[in-house]
Amino acid sequence: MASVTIRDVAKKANVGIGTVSRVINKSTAVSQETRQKVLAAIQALGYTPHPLARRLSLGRTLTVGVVLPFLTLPSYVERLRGVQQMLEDSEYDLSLHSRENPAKLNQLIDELSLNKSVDGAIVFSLIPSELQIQQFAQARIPLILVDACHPDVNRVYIDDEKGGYLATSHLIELGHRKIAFLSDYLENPFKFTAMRKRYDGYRRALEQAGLPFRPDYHQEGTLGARDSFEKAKILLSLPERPSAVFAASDTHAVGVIKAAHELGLKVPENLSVVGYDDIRDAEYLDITTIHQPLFESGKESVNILLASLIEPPEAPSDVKLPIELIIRGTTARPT
Amino acid sequence: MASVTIRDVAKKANVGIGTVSRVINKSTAVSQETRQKVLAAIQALGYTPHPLARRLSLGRTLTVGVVLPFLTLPSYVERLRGVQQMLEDSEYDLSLHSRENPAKLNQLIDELSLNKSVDGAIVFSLIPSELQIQQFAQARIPLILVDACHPDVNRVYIDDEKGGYLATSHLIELGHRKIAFLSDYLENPFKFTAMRKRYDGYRRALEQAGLPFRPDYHQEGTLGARDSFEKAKILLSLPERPSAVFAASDTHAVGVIKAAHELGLKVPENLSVVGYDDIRDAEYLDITTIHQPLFESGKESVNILLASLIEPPEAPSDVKLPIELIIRGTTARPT
DNA sequence: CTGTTAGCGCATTCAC
DNA sequence: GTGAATGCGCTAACAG
Repeated sequence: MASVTIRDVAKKANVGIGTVSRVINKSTAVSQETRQKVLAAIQALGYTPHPLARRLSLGRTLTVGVVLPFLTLPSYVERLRGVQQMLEDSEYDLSLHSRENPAKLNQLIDELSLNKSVDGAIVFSLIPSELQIQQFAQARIPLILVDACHPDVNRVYIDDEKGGYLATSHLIELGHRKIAFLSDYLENPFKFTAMRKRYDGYRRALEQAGLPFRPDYHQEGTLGARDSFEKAKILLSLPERPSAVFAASDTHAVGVIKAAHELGLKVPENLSVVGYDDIRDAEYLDITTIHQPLFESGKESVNILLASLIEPPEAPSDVKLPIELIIRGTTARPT
Repeated sequence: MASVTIRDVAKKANVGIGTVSRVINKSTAVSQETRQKVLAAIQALGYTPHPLARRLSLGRTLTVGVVLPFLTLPSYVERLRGVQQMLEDSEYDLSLHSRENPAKLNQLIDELSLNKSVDGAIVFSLIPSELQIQQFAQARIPLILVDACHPDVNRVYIDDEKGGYLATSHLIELGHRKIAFLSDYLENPFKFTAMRKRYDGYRRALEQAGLPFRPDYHQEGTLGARDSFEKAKILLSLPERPSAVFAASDTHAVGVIKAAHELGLKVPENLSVVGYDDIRDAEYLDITTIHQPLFESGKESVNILLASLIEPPEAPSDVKLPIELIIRGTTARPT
């Protein structure tokens, strides 16, 4: 009923509460004898330190906040998994913060930097405002950006421009000349930048190969297979139909493949498709794609965070994770 | 630098800290005049109440814990989305707890019921032990089971046996006689029960139609499309090949469809497939399936939780959500 | 080594 | 209405 506190333990063990605290935090030396007494009392009473009291006293929340736009994207979930797993053996809790609305999301980040509710924050795909970055710094709350970059902030990311270039080049090397690009909206309310960079890589590869950029070969659609499907159908119904599509995410790629089937096109015989991200489904659906270490990016962000918590670093971490073209079954020479 | 506390605000506004607290919690009456003074001081100092101190004093953690086995299953993520969205406008934080290992997961639930770290807990697909259920009750921590049932605990669930029956009956009504069943392991370390019930429904439908149950028509594989793919190939390579497969989850169904393609079978012309869950991909991939309100189940669990927090209910909530057969493009009459 | 005391920052009685 | 005092449960600094 009445929660058992450290005082109860102290009384039962005939020691002061300080000693009990010492035993719990296995910090300073306590004689073997009294330690046993205390341990026995704790056992007998089924005592558990009250986390809030402990944290308030410590001046640490022992909580890591993860901020992400939405859970509907497999890549975010995979990153979250990485974060979760890395936090598993630490003393930190994971508090999840997500808002599917850009304004609310922004407000969320603000609160996280102002309310002293987390010891550190990991943000996916978003670049906080300069002010927010200052607020985190001022509050001494380590901030890690995943899949986003800012010179003053710890970051774990990949070279998206290069990824776009790799994907497109692969198609060019196979002999494709008519290469379409399907992406999320380059300009978007969340201000994601990855799509823009992949687009830049696409353009660069085309240019380098002396291929013209055709605006009608570029379609934008919301993330998610549904819209991709519709947009892909537009691309594949063009008078001069592309022989290959670079889809800026695997989810988009699924849409393209579906559209191809719908239009009676065989992949990769009649249409080559390259995706991006290498989410779990990509391997399974045998999609040629740009692999990016999603799970690892989550883990790495936690590593940086925990290290920063122990000792504030001089300069922000800059971890560029490797990407790799994974050739699977959705790309082939044009026929 | 030095965190601004309630005391600073009080000093600046020339009032006592009690008054500041009253203004913050808009509880007791405060004169319009002093309220303005306090508000101004708060504004000027950029004061934010320290969450931990507030919670310790209130005796409430203002945190809801969600426990789930893994994030690799789309249906869990969708449920989590529902929880998150419902919590968004509340004063509660969401702490995420997941362990992909049964033993660790069990330990997690134990801690949650013992450590006073959450005001309420939502558990996905698992039935805590009797002892754990008692611990939650004793700690007065409302517990909500989603996709799992226990007579003494709040629960949000669906009738899985009926779902299995509906799916199988649909195939029978189309004229199928050779109906295979692909599911997760009926006996599993997490002790999930949904699969077993869907299996029971499958058996009942067969029996009712006078169709024999054939053990070789039942394959079990881990969740996830990969393994489903392999197991589906076994089913589809049987001498007497089934004309239809009831897949106990949409993820399994995707595996079956993939296997069918691999073996040169057209869906639904040569093979009908019914899935289960109606995850986002199912609509998109046009899979006939049993719809279950995943997102809503998450929302509903929060509703029950918040209500229990305001007023402990006499009896546990029992919310059975409706399921529905959604006929899409993967089922047809056998040819 | 160990008991005691003083906060951590806030909510909430109490008197005024 | 409002201020001061008490306590939430714990850690840490301080004496002994």
